[in-house]
Amino acid sequence: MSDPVAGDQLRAFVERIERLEEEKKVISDDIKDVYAEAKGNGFDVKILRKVVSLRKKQPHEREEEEAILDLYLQALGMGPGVGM
Amino acid sequence: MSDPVAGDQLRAFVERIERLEEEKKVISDDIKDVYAEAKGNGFDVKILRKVVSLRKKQPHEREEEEAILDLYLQALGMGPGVGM
Amino acid sequence: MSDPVAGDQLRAFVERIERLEEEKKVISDDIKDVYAEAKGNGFDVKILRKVVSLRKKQPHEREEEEAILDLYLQALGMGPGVGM
Amino acid sequence: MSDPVAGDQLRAFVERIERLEEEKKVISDDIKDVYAEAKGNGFDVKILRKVVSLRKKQPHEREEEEAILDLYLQALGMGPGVGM
DNA sequence: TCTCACAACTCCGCTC
DNA sequence: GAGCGGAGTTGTGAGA
Repeated sequence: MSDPVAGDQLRAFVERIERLEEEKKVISDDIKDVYAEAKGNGFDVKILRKVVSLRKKQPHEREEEEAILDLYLQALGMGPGVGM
Repeated sequence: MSDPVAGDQLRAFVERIERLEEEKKVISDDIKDVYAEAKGNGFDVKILRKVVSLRKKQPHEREEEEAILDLYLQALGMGPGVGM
Repeated sequence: MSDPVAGDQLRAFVERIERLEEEKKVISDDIKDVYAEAKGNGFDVKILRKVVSLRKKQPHEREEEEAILDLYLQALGMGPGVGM
Repeated sequence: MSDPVAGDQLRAFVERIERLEEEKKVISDDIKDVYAEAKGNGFDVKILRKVVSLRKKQPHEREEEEAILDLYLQALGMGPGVGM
């Protein structure tokens, strides 16, 4: 009422966002399909996800997390080399 | 034994997933851009997010209410679609 | 260097958490028992779960609607609590 | 209307469940508090969670997962020993 | 730093 | 009896 233009603008922004979110959902579904297909070909989906996630992380970052974990495990008397 | 894990197939799946995740990230960034643009036009991003989220949830809530109604009808031995 | 990780403290935290998680598991099992008992009394567990879940969500939805209303009022320069 | 007793019974079950879920929520909040306290004492919460989760799993189970992961990584030409 | 929404993992019931 | 699918729960990452 105070400014009809603002309403139109607002609607436009909302619609642009909703359109993009739909596209994003399509991609997400595609990814799920690929995992399902991999499973159908005998791959372990859980491990596959871990592989993808490992490839994303920087090596030093992962090493640092593992180092802290080892410190904690040692402090608890559970030896290192347990893996993460 | 010659090939405990089908490397080529695995690689293909991983690459398809990574490709899709890149596309997904592009869309996510686009969404961020739209929010930024809206902010530049004087809109409150927090409100905008709330509006989008609410519009997403409302149809879902509606469906849930219908689902519970159907369940009640079933529980009473009146199948769904019986009408009133 | 003598103690890179405070082992006693760490162990104490871990044990407190594990103790609490055990308690939590007991409660979860109790809930399962109640559902089983209800089933034994002829109730449909799926419906029952739906009822419980719906009763949980409704107050939350209500709060969310109020929140968005307040946000709109703020956006229009009318603080919350102004009334109508 | 068809059977008022069923309604009373249903209400009783729902209330018992809701009561238990409240207790469960209290415990969950307690666990969160412990993690927060640990954080205040300089511990890394993310790693701490991993420690607790590791203690829950059986060793052989973890070893098996790691073995599969290594197979996949080798198939992709990423050496083992990366950790999990 | 803290909150909050998204995504992954686990467990349960269901069906073949 | 086992795999499949869905729901609930937990963990992670992004935003304020």
